[in-house]
Amino acid sequence: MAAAADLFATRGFAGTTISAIRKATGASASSIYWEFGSKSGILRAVLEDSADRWLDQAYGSYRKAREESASSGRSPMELSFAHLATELTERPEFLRLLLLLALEQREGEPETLEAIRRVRARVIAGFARVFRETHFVGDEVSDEMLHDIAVATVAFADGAFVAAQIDPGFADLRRLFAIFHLGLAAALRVEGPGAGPQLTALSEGGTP
Amino acid sequence: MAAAADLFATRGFAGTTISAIRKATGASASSIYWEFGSKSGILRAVLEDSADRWLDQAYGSYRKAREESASSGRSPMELSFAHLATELTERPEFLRLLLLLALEQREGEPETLEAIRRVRARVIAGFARVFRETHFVGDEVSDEMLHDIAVATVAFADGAFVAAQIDPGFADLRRLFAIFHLGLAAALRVEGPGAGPQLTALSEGGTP
DNA sequence: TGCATCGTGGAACGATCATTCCAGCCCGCA
DNA sequence: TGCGGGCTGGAATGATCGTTCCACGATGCA
Repeated sequence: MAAAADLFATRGFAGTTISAIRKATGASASSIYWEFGSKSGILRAVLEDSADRWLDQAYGSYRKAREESASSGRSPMELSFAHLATELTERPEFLRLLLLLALEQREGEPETLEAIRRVRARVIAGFARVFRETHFVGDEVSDEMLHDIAVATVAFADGAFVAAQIDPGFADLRRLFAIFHLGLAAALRVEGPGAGPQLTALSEGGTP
Repeated sequence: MAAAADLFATRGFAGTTISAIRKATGASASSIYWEFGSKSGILRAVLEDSADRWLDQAYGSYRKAREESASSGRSPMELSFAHLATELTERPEFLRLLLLLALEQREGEPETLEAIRRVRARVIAGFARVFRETHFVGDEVSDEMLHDIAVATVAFADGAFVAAQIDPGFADLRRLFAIFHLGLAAALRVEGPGAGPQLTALSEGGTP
């Protein structure tokens, strides 16, 4: 099943053939059809399974970031972003699958897109909650504004991920996330007291 | 040819069949093969053609934004982002094509990815130049930092675009770009004099 | 008008596609 | 030992894939 996910994530739905899945898994065609019913059925199962797994994993690494934050003194959001970047770099299959399927629209099959929207909504809601929990955004920010910030964050994450997929040497996810974190933090602090972090500090310091 | 671009942009390379192109264009198979030689040849031609067209168009709308800026008093970058958002909303085919092809990797065909990298590099360089020209970033920002900001901007643009493609009603490109513009401007101003724009102002004001 | 040249329509190619069929396996229950 | 249902291997299905072939219309030049 992981093999099928890999194939869908790299070649797309149309580009993934049953015989390729057969070769990758060793299973025969009849077994595959007995289990999933159709090619779309395989995709449905793969999507559902890996979405749950990924969301769990992402939430787990956020909790780990909170713990590390307490002992290291660095902000929880900074660490969360760093963890997310690492996770996406090391296991890009899921987001790759999501984005590829989102762009590749087959006619008369809106349910895949619907599933993707659901996953996406959960991620956005998760970001919004985390932003509040860590006090990364203050109480003066409205829920609508928070939602917009979360949407923008997910958008940036997707775009940075795509950039890293296109040219891994050119775009480093950890660095891009660090830039975004600093920018967002600075934007949020402009209205509050205290000086924001220096954006130029990135030019000298390494990537966390 | 525009029809072929549309097909590739919505169904991907593997999902686009010659007979679909035939139906969309009215041309017969032999004509297509006489002109382009192969299916990959069609893609190559489409990519080259639409990239040039798109980059010209994008630069044209930037110049228009500069002119409008002089008469309206709003900042050139703000207007440029707004124009870009409008452009991408109304004619999403090209970026769709680019992102879809970037994620859908066929085995033994790295040249498509190479072409995409080239387009991407030109866009990034364009952003960097525009940032300087409009004095959106000051002279105190190093070239390396400017480059990183441009990469991050393109990443955000891509991600926001994908979000709008997934759910047009949920993510409005103009609004997302406005948020990013404010955030980036705020981050850049933190180290300079003067108060940055209020991020919360977005909650009340409409989308330009 | 005669002729070469460029481009097309339509049929045909083998390969591969998703899917099905069926004879047989394994294995718990009697 | 006999048996029935869950599962598999392998061959076969018609459809469709990308691509080729060739005979024929158009078209510009003499």
